[in-house]
Amino acid sequence: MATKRDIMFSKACQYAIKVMIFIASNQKEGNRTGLKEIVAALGSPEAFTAKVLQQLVRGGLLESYRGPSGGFVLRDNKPVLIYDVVQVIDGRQLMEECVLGLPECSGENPCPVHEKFTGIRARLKETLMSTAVSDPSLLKGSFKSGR
Amino acid sequence: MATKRDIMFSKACQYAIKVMIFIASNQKEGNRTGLKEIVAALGSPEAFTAKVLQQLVRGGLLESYRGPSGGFVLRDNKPVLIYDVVQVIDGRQLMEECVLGLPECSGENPCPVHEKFTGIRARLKETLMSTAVSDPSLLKGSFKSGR
DNA sequence: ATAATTAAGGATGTTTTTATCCTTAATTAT
DNA sequence: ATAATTAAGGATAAAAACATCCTTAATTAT
Repeated sequence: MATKRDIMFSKACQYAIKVMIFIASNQKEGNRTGLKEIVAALGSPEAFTAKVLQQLVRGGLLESYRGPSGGFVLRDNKPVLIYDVVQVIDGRQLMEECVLGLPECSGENPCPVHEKFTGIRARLKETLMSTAVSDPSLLKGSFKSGR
Repeated sequence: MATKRDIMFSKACQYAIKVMIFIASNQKEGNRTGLKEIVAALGSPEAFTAKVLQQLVRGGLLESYRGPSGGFVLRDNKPVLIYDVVQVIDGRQLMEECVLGLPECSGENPCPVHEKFTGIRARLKETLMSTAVSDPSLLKGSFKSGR
């Protein structure tokens, strides 16, 4: 009956990736990006996006500042990878855990499809880890979902 | 805060894949596999597994028979691929749709990460389409999640 | 015919995810 | 100091996914 689900990332994580790329693209000499700007650019629900931003701040990927001219900036010590964003919002399951959800699944004690997916998992991890949210190659696309 | 979610397939789909592999492995000269057997082998919730089986039957991947000695068998006209199972239970999103959830995303009008994921998507599709649930190589693993 | 077995299917409940609302805290400008 | 602005955060609601319960329909065996 084909439920609705089945997507690589949770919706929160999709927003998070877009948010991070937008902030990165908007960030020239320490410029802060506000929630309003973000939701306008993304077309995402404001309150929910705010929660996602909170998680990103708590996760150490963003710094936040309140008050007029407040907003968000990327952490400045090291680049934020897409991998980091996924980990903070969705955790390690997609990257690390058994696709059939078996706790005991591992190389020594594999589930039936374990071998089939090892390549994909590695490739996925590789891709997520090789791309920073501030990667200039990400700037060409658009994330506004509106018409 | 790392929610719980983030997995490639829905839980229903995970059950479905296991179910199909189990039925395939249990199927010698048209032998039928019953719900009871299935949930015993998988350690999956009975009523929910029954619903998943219903979907697989409606989706044309299984045939079902009622009454004593009833049960389920794989369709016999053509092999069932993991790809088919995922499509029937979870739909086409994982395989076909934008990882950021953008309806307009496409090669001509890409989202920021479109390029980064094309390789993985292709690889995933390839893998799912190249493996039948009756593939003998799947028999070595176990799916019983119990201790 | 009757009883036993097994899948189908409707109704309902629970949990998780997604989303909104409203108040508080911090910061800046006047 | 006061007002304005912006993020933080608690409470709540809505939707989707996951799960159970119970009755019905079909089939087989006695």
